[in-house]
Amino acid sequence: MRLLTVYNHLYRQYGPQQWWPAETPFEVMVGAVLTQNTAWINVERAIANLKVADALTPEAITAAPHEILAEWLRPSGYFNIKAKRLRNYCEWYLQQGGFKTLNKLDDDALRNAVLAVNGVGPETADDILLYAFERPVFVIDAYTRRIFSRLGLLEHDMSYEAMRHHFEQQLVKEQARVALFNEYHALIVIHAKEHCRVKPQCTGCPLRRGCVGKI
DNA sequence: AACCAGGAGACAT
DNA sequence: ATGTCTCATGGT
Repeated sequence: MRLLTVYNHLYRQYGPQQWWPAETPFEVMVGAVLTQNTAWINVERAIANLKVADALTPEAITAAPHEILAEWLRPSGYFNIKAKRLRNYCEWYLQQGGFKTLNKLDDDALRNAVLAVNGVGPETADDILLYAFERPVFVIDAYTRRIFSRLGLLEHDMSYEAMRHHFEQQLVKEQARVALFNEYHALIVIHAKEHCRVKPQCTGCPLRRGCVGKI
């Protein structure tokens, strides 16, 4: 089975997902940091706190004392670490000149720059590249690793970079790669959440029985 | 009431 | 390069 075939199965099953769930590119970046190993519903609460405090800007976040920022982020868990990580990212973001300046970099330069921020690992960086800067990078998360290794299309222990390159090369000649990668990752997440979470045995799974059961 | 959720860094091996 | 520990809230 090819990766595009899996995509078509998922798209027929769930339809377009309208990702990333955010109003602005900066909100995408904040969400990408806060959703590290965390349920999205809890990230929404933290982002709501920032909005109520009128603090969903890099200026307001860097200006806030650690205790205040951590309190806003509390619902998303790991709030002390995430306060540091979000501050690191916002300080770097402002130093670099914000979206417009960063957007002039080519894909590789931008990815390396974002990845160099302490607190931003490969998945968070690729969320930001794909959903905020609309660059053609394929996001690999725990669901992707689990589903595609269960399908026998990839090795479960493959490195992040190896798996990302595999997806990007298999889909290298497709049109509108940004839109495709955007939708594909969203569909993987929605499949894992709405189908296999409700039915752990995955009976009638559109891909394969037991496709995302915990390893 | 244990288990998990759209990971990453520090540190040891 | 690869493995282990830590970080923490809220839903099931």
